[in-house]
Order: sequence, then C-alpha cells, then structure tokens
Amino acid sequence: MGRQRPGTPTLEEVAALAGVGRGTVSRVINNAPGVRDSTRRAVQRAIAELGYVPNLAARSLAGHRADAVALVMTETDWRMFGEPFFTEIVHAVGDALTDTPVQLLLTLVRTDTERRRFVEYARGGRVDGVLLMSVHAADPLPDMLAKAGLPTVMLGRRSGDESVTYVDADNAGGARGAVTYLLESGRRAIGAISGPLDMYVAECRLRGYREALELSGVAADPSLVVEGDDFTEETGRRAMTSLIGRHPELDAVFAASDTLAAGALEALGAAGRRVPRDVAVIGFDDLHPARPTDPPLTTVRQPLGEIGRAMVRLLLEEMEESPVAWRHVILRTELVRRDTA
Amino acid sequence: MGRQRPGTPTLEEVAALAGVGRGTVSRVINNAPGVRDSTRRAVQRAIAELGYVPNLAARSLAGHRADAVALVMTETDWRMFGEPFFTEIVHAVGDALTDTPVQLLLTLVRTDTERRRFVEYARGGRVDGVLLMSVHAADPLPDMLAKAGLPTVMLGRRSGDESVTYVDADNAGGARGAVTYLLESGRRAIGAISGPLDMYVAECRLRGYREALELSGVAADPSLVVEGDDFTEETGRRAMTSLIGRHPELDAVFAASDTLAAGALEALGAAGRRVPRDVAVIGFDDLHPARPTDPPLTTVRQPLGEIGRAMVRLLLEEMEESPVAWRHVILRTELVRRDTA
DNA sequence: ATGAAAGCGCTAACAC
DNA sequence: GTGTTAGCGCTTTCAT
Repeated sequence: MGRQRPGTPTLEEVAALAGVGRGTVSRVINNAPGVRDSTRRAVQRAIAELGYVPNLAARSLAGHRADAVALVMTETDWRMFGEPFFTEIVHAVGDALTDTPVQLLLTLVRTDTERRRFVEYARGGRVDGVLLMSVHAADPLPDMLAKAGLPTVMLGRRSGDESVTYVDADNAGGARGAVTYLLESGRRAIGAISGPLDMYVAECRLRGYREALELSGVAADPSLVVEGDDFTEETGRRAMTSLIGRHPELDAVFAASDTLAAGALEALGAAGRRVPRDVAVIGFDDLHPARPTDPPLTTVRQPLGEIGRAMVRLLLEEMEESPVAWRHVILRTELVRRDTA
Repeated sequence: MGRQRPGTPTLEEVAALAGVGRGTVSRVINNAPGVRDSTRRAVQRAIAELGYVPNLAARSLAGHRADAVALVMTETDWRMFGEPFFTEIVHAVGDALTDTPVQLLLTLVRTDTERRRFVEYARGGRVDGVLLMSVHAADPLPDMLAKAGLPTVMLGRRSGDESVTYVDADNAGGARGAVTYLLESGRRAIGAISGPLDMYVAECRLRGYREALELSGVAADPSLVVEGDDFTEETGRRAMTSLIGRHPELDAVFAASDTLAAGALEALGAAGRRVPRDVAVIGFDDLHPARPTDPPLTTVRQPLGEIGRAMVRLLLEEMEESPVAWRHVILRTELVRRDTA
C-alpha cells in the first residue's frame, strides 16, 4: 500500500528553499504569530513552488492530536432511524465543524470485526473524539471508548443514569405534551403504540404518555398500550389493528415514532376509520424532513439541527479540557400542529 | 485537543516488561514470522497486562501507510441517489474490506472548505486511497487526487474518456435492452424521459434508447424525448404530462431513473391512463432495494453489490502497485421483468 | 531468532 | 523574530 508518494517535499526542503529554519516554516503553516510578514510570504512562495503538503502522521505524532473526529453509526441506527434523521444530524455536525481544522469521519460499525478495528483506530489516536449515533442499551462501544479516555458524546442515552456524555431530546416531555394536547381537545380513549421497551427512548416516550394521563386524572388502561418489537411501519400497522379490535371506542393514538404512526394510519384507513376525525394520531417525529406534510399529522418534532450542534460543542469542549467534565444536554421538543385534533 | 492519553504505554515499555527488544514486539503485533512461540506469548502477555495499543501516527510515519481508505460523497450524490443506492454500495465496500486491516472512512464533501480540508487530509497521508461516489462532470476532486498520486476509484465516469479509474454500470446497454424489450412486446410509440444531459450517465441511457430504436428500424421522433433538469419525481411527472399531451398515442415510456419513472407513473394515473395496459413504463433502477415491488414495473437493475466490490478490488490493486495501471470496469445490468409489457 | 540503531517529518521548547 | 534541537513511537535494516 502506498501513501504520500516518495519524493514528497518535506518541511525541511521548504525551509531550505525559503532560506529559513524549520521552526519558521512550521509557524507559517500553522499561522502562528511572531513571523515577519516578508518572511511569511517567502515561505509561502516556497511552499507553493514545491507543492508542499504537511505530513499529517508526523504532525500527529509530534503534536499529539489528529484534527479529526469520528461519527460512528451502528447498523441498527442506520436502519432504524432512516435517512432523514441521520442526514440532518450529519449536516449539522458538519456545519458545526466548518470553522475548525477538524475533519469529520463517518464510520460504520456493524460487526465485531468492525468494532474492534474502529476501537484500535480511535485508541490509536487517529481521532481526537467520537460521536456516537448509537442508543442500544447493550452496546459496549461507549464504555470501551470512555474507558480508553477518549472524548465521547452520544446521541441519546442507554438508560436513566447514563455516564457517558450525551445529547438527547426531551422524549418524556414531548410525549407528555402530545397526549395532553389530545386530552385538551376532548379525546379520552387514547391508545399508545410504544417502541421496544429495552430501548430507553421508547421507555421515556411511554412514560410521558402515562404521566399526561395521570396529570389529567384519566385512568390508565393497560390494554390501551401496545409494545412494538421495533419502530417499523409493519409493527405500527399490527399494533393499531389489535388496538381497534380491542377498543372500538378509541378516538386517539400516540405513536412512539413516525414510522409507527405511519403504520397506524394505514391500519386505520384499512379499517374504515377516518383520520383525524374518528381517530386522532400523534407521532413522535424521528424522520420529519422526509415526510413533508404527507400524513396530515400533528407530530412531536425533535430539534435535529440543535442536537447535532450540541454534540459538537460538547465534544470540542471535552477535547480541550484534560479533566473531563461529564455532562448531559436534553433539548426541548416541539409540538407541530397540523389538523389532528 | 487531547489524543492518546498521556501515560499510554509504548512499544518500548512492552519490550521492557517482556524482556525483549523493540523489534521483537513490533514483529509480534504485526504477526510477522520469525519469532519463537514462547517469545511471542511472553510479548502478548506483556501487551495484555499493560493494555498496550499501537500509536497509529507513529506507525504511519514509519511505515508509510495509513491502513485506511476514504469513501467520499458529495452533497449531490447524497441527495440525488437517495439512501438505498448509497447503502448498498457502502455495505458492499465495507464487506469487501472486512478481511483487511483497512478502516473505511466516509467523508462528506459539500463546500469548498470541506473539499480543501479533505484534500489536505488525503494528501497528508491519512488514507491510502479514495473511493469517489461523485459523478459530476465539473467535479475537480478526481483530478486533484489523481494529480497528487493517490490511488482513486470513481463510481461512474464524468465522460466517455475518463482517465481516472472507475467502475460503472453498462448504462447504454441496459437502456438498449429495456427499449428493445418494449419493442419486442409490440409497443411502437415509445417515449423517453431523460436525466440532465450534462451528466454522462444520462447521456448514456438516452443513447441506449436511441440505439434500440435504430436497431429495430423504428424512426426516432425527437418530440418523444424529454430532457429533465434532474432525476426527481417532480421532473418525471412534468415530463410525462407534456409527453402525453403531445403524444396521446404513446404506449410505452423509458425513464432514465426510477424516480423519474415514479413521477411518470403518477402523471399517467392522474391522466387516467392505465399502467401497464395502456402505457408500459420501464425505469432505470438506481434505488431498487427501497421500492421492493412497489410500482409493478419492469426495471433495469444495476448490480450495486458488485459495483462496490469491484471498486474495492481496483483500489486495493492500485494501492499495491507503484506504477499505477489505469483501469475501467463496466458491469452488466439486468432487466428485471415484472408485469410491464 | 532477536537486539540495536537509524530514521520517518513534524511540533514545541529553548536559545539567540 | 528566527534558528536549533530534542523528542513523538513506530518500522525496518543490519548485526549478531
């Protein structure tokens, strides 16, 4: 495997051509202060003439930094949340990094082999920090990285007392707001289609549903809640079907994700129920840019851009300080009303 | 910015603990031959005890390789082709790299800033090679990388005489086959909805359409061809609308992408034409895993997995040899019949 | 089979 | 301001 072509000019050659010392060239390429303007220009001319490009391995070795961060996606992230969610986060992260010299590296970790390889890559010092899209309780990666002392920021948390730095949406609050809105608009028989409860995000959203009922003094009927095995449309469809079978009087549903909501809508249509007139549906909105106004649904929208920006801010801060200050950020969600109620 | 935590054990410390020289430790971690088994085990024990992880910057500097390759996506790739296309390629690439020590890095290049940063990253020796998803004629990146002597493989080509190594589907052949199939099934008034002709891929597909007509001795009517400004559904819809306006007798359409085809189908439905009974539609299938059997459409399918694997094979080969052998691979497409004709 | 030693190209600390 | 120097931690000859 070849790399920087043999014969690539080095800093030393630049220095020789410009008639200055290596230190001066180093200062120029790092725009450090304390270099006379004429000298700087002379060096820049030499750099241009030679087509000099700094060797980043050498810089890394001497400077103890990689000027790169990795954003890790597990296979399940990719599938579960779908593209739009992912796209918005990545764009926000990229934007937040624009004014820095930090290169963003996306990596896919699907198998144990890939995880091992990535951990070696990260621990080996090729990145200064790691952003994790992962949210699975069983994922060992966050702890591996944290134990290795690598600045790490997660999107979402694995449990209520997550130790690794994270940024999350206010899932419980958002769900509570949604259900409260349904109650205020006069709905009473409100079902819930939950995601898999071994995921903390699903747990939070279901908790929000329950809290809203409780706060309004509405008795919680366990048979109004269906736990899905995943967040897919198919699961939403099935959940909705069983829900209307058990509860013909149902007049509203809170779905823990927009894909679940989409499935629910379909099942309602198939059952001849009109939405939102007969049954109002509110979904938690993980994918919003994808489905413009498509199901005329009131949704709980997450501030995806803000989440990405917050992740970068936290990561950069952790990269500065040596004594890592663990921190958590929870961002508010927004209830976007269309014509549900 | 911190990196490998201070206090990280070095190869030297491992050597000391194991009571051997640095060279021996190096041989062990690279599992080079010529180390006695007992020695090897002693070293491995020391590595485990210390929790040693090689410093990749140092390895890179001394070894002249990065053990990493980048897959670059431009903003337009990402949007234009959509997720499924992208996903399949990336998965295939990842799989092809599984048995190597090479880490796959996805990078997003949207702006000039990001392009500059990436070029410095790549030329700086942080990757041994680059895979480009880009297909835009105006994209300067391929030439920048090639000029820098970096092994580079493109997906698709920018023109008929592309100099950079690429892997491409047989776009002209696929289109020709599709239109021939329509002709053979008795259709005669066959329209074409083309993509933007400043993209070589669109040019090829349209050429295939024309060649099929010519081979069958059917006169080419220019008013049966609509050039879209992009590959979106909206464009497909508009193109189809204008097509049936001009040619009520139309009984088949070749669309240069599946999104264009989807738009065309919609417009046909809105116009009260039945598909495929009244009008047969064949699309070139860029996204197939996404739309399982959704529009009951015969499509020209690209071997996405093979494309990804071929890209990796070519890249690895270029990384081996010093005298770069420019090469191009064009893979056959497949006509997947559903009930179009 | 294994140890010793010479770099790889840069940054940063220190002298001038 | 600018030149000099000492590493950063590894791979790779070259001895032994």
